[in-house]
Amino acid sequence: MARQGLGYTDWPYEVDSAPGYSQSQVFGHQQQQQQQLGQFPSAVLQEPSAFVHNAFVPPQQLRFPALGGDYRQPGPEVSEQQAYSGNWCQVIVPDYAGQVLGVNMTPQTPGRSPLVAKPVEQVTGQEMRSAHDFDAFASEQKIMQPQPSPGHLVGAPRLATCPALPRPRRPAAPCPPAPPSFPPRRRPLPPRNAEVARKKRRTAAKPRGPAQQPRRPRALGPRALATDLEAFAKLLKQKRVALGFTQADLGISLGKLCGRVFSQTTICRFEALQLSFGNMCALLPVLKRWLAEVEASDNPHEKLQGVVVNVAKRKNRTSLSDETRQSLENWYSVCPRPTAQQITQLSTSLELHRDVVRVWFCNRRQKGKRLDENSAEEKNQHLAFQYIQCHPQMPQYVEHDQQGLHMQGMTLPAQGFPGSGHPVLPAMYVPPSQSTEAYNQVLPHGLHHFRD
DNA sequence: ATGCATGAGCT
DNA sequence: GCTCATGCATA
Repeated sequence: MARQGLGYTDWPYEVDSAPGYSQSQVFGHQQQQQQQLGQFPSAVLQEPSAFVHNAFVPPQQLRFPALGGDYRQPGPEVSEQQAYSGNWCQVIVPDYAGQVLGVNMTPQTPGRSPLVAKPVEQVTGQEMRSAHDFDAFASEQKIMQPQPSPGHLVGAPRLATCPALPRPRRPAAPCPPAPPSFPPRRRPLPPRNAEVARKKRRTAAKPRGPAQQPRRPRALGPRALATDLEAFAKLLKQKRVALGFTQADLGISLGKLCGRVFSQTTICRFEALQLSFGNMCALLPVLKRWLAEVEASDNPHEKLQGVVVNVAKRKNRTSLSDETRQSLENWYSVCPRPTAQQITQLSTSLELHRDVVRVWFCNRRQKGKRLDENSAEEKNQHLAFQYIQCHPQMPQYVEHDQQGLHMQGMTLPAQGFPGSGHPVLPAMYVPPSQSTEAYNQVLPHGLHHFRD
């Protein structure tokens, strides 16, 4: 199955072998039986830290083909002002349901930005704009869609109080196009069937004379878009501060201007480029409009009236100890996608509620994709290492055939902001003749006794 | 600024 | 049960 619509199956990355240990040195017979049962090997369950942190793959033994593109090196540099005044990214804004979020009404700067809270019943229709308004705004702004909207551009409304419009369905296509800044990592997949091929030909054959095509603003190329996002995020922060808005203020005043309130968290993550690329693109026109309006306004703070809605009581936030967190991190390094049974085991072992562990792994994976944790090279090494570690444990990741063991395809980054140097995460391939040795070279000395 | 949590849409 | 967008609560 192609997660995130990415059907990578045979990325030819290699891990060189080094003489050393056998696979069974890592996990003995008992451990292997446990793996087959979907459990963590008991030796590892006790403490994966040594296993994780002592092992390494020498850099020279990892060979990756050159990455498809370096987002850090877009074409001509665009100054912030140029970027802001120029053609801002023409990206379709996905369905925003116009819900009014429960907002934190505590201004971050006390004594400023008085916020007027209203019970939700008093929110007027105008204040609580619908997704249609938002669409109207998008078209009013001549925001165009540079390409079919990928599934991840879908906004995720999250509030119970206001009825949400259904989120648009994700594209039915098996492999929706990657967001513009993701470089082609491999040749395009062949069409699924003849019909798809015919459709493609028809599309390609369609005459595209200038007379038939209405003039539209030129969509920015992927790299320019990434550059623009970076520049705008930076500029937004500067202007926001200069205008005396906190991130929370901005998020609230967006409700007035654009029909949708956003939290301080989201604004913060936008400014820090910590959202996914698609998410950044979706928010960009909204924030652009906000900035334009606020700058043009005589009294920008008058837009700060917010609304308050009843927010469902949340579960109390679990605060994990450093020790527990480290332990989970260790586990994550060994196995980022534990099975249900493994989660149960782990929750028992750590004396946590099962859902806490499950959500922790979800969030950790999300974070891993979102953040620029390492340089691309380090990341690749890390992944190589992870795979090698996971390989004997996680049979769902590998496929057996006459050739040997193959990587089925690690989760590829559907998130992450390429302009911030997010590396391409390749699925890795370990040649059958080297797969065993590949394990061996990363086996920490402390685990040698696990050999059968 | 960020960790944990929620919920829609999806497989 | 996952991803993804998002936000409350807190460090």
